Amino acid sequence: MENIKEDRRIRRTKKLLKQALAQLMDEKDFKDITVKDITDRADLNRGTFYLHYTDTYDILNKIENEILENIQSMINQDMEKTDTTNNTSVPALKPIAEYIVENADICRCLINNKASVDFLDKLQSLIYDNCSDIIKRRHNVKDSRRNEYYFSFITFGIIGMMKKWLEFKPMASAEEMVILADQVMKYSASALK
Amino acid sequence: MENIKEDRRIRRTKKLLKQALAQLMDEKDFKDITVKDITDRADLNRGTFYLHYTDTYDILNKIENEILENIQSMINQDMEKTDTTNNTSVPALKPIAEYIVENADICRCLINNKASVDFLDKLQSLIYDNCSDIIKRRHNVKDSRRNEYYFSFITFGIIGMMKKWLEFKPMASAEEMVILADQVMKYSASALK
DNA sequence: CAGTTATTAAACTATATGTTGATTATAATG
DNA sequence: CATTATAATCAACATATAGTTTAATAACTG
Repeated sequence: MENIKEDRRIRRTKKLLKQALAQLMDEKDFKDITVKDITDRADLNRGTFYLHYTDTYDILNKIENEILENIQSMINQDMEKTDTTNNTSVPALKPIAEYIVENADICRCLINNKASVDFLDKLQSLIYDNCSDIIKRRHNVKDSRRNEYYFSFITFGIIGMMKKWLEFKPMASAEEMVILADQVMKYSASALK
Repeated sequence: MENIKEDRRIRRTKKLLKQALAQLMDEKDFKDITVKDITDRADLNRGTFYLHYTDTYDILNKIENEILENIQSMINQDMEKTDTTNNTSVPALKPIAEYIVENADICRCLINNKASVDFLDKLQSLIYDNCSDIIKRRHNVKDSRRNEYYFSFITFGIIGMMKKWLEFKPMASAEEMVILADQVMKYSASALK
C-alpha cells in the first residue's frame, strides 16, 4: 500500500491533517470545510496540504479507503482462523460489526456525511464482496438479474441497520447486531426460493 | 407550497436553472458544478441565480424536495382510490415504483449523486413514513429498539433494490419491482417473529 | 555528521462567491 | 392600452479560496 515506510514528518503531517478533518466534520458539513480550515486546525502551513492531497475530497477519499482496508484485513484475518464450513452465520459480518463498534465515531461520521455517498457505496461493495458467495452457496442461488436485485436489497439493508445501530447510545453490542443481521439475511433469502 | 402562483418569469427562470443543473449533473460531479456553470448553461445572468437560490446546494435541495413531494402526492392519490384492507402488498410501493420508472433519469441522477446523501435519507424517510404502519399491522409488530433496526434494514434495502433497478437498461417494469419488493419485505418480516 | 527532504512563509494569479445600484425588459392589472 | 410593479440584466466591487512557486529553514535518515 504505502511505499514501505514514509518519512516520519510525512506520517505526522498526514495524521494531523486527517485528525483535523475528522474533527471539523463533527462540527460542520463537509462541503463547508476548506483547505485552510484543515491546516489551521492541524496547525500546519496551507501549502503543506498540497504536498500530500489535491483537495478536500482527496483526503476524505483516502480516509474512507483506509477504513475499508482496515475492515477488509480484519475480515481476512478472521477468515483464516475460523472454520467456515459448519458455521451457520455469514462470517464476514462479525469483523465488520466489531470494527464499527470499535471505531464508532469515525464510522458514524462517514456514513452520515452529507457530502458524499462514496463511503456508502464502498461499504456496500465490501459487504457484497465478502458475503454474497457464502449466501449463494448456502441457499443454492444461481446468478440471475432477479438475484442481483435481492443482493442489492440485502447489502443496502445491512448498511441501513448499521446506520441505525450507530444512532443509539449506548450502542448495542457487535454480537447482538451480528445475530440480528444474520437472521434478517436468512429470512429474506427465502424470497429467492 | 408555493404562494399561489409565481410570476411567469420566475417560473421560467427556475425551470431553466433546474434543467441546467440536471444536465450538468449528468456530465460531472455535483461538487464541481459552479453557479456560473448553471447560469451559463441556462443562458441567464449569474446574478439572477442569487435572486432565487443561495447556492448550488440550495437548488439541489429544492429539486430533491419537489421530487419527493411529487411521489408523496402520488401515494396520497393512490391511497384514496385503493382499498387497503384486503390488499396483501404494501400499497405505497406501487406509486413509488411508477414514479421512478417514469422519471428514471432524474431519479438515477439523484440516487447516485456523489455530492449528497440527502436524497437517500429523504427517500428512506418517505418509504418509512408510508410503509411502516401497514407492515406493523400486518405482522403484529410492536415498537421496540430491535424493530427499529429491522425497519432501517428494510427501508434501506428497498432503496438498494431500486438503485440496482435503475442500473439496467431497459429497466424492469414497475409491476415487477413492486412484486419483488413486496416479497422480500414479507419474507424478511419473518425475522421479527 | 552530511546529505536529503519535508515544512514554512510569502507572494502571486486565477477563479468563484455574494452583493449592489442603475437600467432594461416583461408581466400583471384596471 | 397604459400604468405600475417587479424580474432580469449588466457592470462593478470586495472578499475568499484555490493552487502554484520561490527561497529559507527545520527535521529526518543512514
